[in-house]
Amino acid sequence: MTTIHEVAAAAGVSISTVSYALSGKRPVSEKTRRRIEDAAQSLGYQPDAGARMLAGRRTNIFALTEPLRADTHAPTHMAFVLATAVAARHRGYDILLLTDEQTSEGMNRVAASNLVDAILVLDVAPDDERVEIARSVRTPTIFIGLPDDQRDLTCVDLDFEAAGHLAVDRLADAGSDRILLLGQTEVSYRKSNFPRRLLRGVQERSDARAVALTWTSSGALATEPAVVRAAITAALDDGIRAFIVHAADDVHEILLGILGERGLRLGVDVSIVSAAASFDTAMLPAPIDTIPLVPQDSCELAVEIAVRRLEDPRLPAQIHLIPPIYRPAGSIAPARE
Amino acid sequence: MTTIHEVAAAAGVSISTVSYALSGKRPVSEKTRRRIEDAAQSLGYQPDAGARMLAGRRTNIFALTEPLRADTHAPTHMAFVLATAVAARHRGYDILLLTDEQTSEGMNRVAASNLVDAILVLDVAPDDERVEIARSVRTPTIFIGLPDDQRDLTCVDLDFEAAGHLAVDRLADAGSDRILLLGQTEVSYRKSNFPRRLLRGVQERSDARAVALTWTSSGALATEPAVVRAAITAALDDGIRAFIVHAADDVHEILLGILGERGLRLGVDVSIVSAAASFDTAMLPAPIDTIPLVPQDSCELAVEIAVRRLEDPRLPAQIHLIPPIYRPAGSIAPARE
DNA sequence: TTGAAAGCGGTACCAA
DNA sequence: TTGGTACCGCTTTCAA
Repeated sequence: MTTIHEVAAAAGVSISTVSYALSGKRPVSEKTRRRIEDAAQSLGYQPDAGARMLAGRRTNIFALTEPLRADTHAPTHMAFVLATAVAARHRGYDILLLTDEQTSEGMNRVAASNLVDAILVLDVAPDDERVEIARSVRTPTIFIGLPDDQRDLTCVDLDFEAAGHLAVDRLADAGSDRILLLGQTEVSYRKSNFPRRLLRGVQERSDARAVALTWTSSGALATEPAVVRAAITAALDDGIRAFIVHAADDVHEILLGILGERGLRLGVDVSIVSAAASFDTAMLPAPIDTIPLVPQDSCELAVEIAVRRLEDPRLPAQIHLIPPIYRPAGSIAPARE
Repeated sequence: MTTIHEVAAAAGVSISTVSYALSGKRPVSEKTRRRIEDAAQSLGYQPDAGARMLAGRRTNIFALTEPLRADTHAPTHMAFVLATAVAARHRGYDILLLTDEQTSEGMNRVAASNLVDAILVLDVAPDDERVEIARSVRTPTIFIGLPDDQRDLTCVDLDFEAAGHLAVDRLADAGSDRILLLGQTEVSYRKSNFPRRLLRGVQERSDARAVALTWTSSGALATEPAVVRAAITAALDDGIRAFIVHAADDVHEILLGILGERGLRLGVDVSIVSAAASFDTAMLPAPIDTIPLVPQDSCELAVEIAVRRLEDPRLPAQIHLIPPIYRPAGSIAPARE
């Protein structure tokens, strides 16, 4: 194992100079810096993590807590974990996984032992137990998602209500005055906040614009094709021609399938907006206007905020809502006449 | 932050006694041990991770490398990550995530900086680049899966070939002499080893027992229902009544659906064995004999081996194949006459 | 059974 | 621009 001493010896300088040259925390003459870097390079020097933590009071590790709940959608969840890991590495941080069972015990443990510089919280529940812990530990904690009680918390999330407004606006602008919202599974409305937030946004704006809104979930625990088909069929029979979909990809496929069966043309006879989709809607059999939920955006912002708070611990807690964007794909039927 | 000094002061002993009392590495009188434990408890003492790493040359962290590849099945992958994390925590270890892009750079980095005690490798490819790195770093590395070149490597995996043998044996024992193997996606046969290993096991035993084997993949990149339906239909039309399924849950559903359409009774007219299924086959619409691939088993064994190697670094590298088990559910049609 | 003290490998302050 | 050195908080050897 190469230590800083060996690098110093090889470069003919003191260990403090090596430390400063590599960290850049003190100006070092161009010449010696090169010598040091060369020595470090050729010796394959990598600072000892433990020593660095101890002396520097920095671990360069973030904890990521992820309680895999009943309603956790594996692919979406993985996208968030991956996006967080990538964003963290970009800033020089590694991710320590705190799964399940011990998310709360784990948060306390890593905080008390100074194992991590910050904690990122995924898969936030309305009454999340991690809220209390976040308040009690000294380690900066960032929620990716919103719990009910946000007092003194730092949170990052897509502005789901604004997404709801946006979806209704586009449809209403194109003349729709009756909309079916195909929502998430029932369990997710109980165990998470974001489905409700989108629903609320859609409801608010529907009321404001005098749009008649029908709403249905896509199943109890998972997508139930029969339930979804029934809702869509009833809506179509009822003359509804505008849909907001806030659900998994399979729900989109069912909807497109039924339209096909009935010979209804997307963007001509029928309008669809996919709201807060975390999967790639380009994979669907037909192009659909989308208000995407981009894991990278939330996770990068969360990491950035964590880094900022480490640089300036006096930064106040704050809720960061990411404004939704609208990605048109021609699935809105233009207003008639 | 409470340090070991404060605990020592509170208990009226030296810090070394505190250290020994809490680690149990030296006998400490019952009385003082209690005093120390009480003090530690009431002060909420948690040893500093950095200090511990530095002094103890142990980090109590395992790295988990997971290059999310094209053929990665999210739910299965998550099950492995979760199982690893749980098993590691049981032994007192945390998991540091090394995702994608930097799996190789990351392995070198965490090894050189002594950030982790061992490295666990997930999602192993036939020509995995991590094999070379595992050989070059001092950090013990355990593969969960088998690469082509296993020289000097420690690997853990289900014995897929034995699983193939087992599946054929059961069907052949019940009188089947013609079998259709519904396999994984094509890409997985190129990017992973386990599908081929199961296939080989099935082929070997089919040859040995004079069973006529037909084999088909379930699609190019993902399950393609049309492809699967066609293969099943052709087989049934051809009189084949025995199936080994080594594929995702949806393939099972398609097969059961077609049997239903044709009025073929499972376990009476037709036999099915699900081989190396990593999902819960009890979720399927009908009970099916299963040779399960249990992530917990592989991951727990991997963690255990890692721990053993840390305790005794002289243990030789070794391939550990987990023998398959057969879980009957009545989906094998008994031999006629 | 217990304590004193020498590291572990860095960081960062104080001098020069 | 550089060097010397006092920690950081714990583990473990050596002594008592």
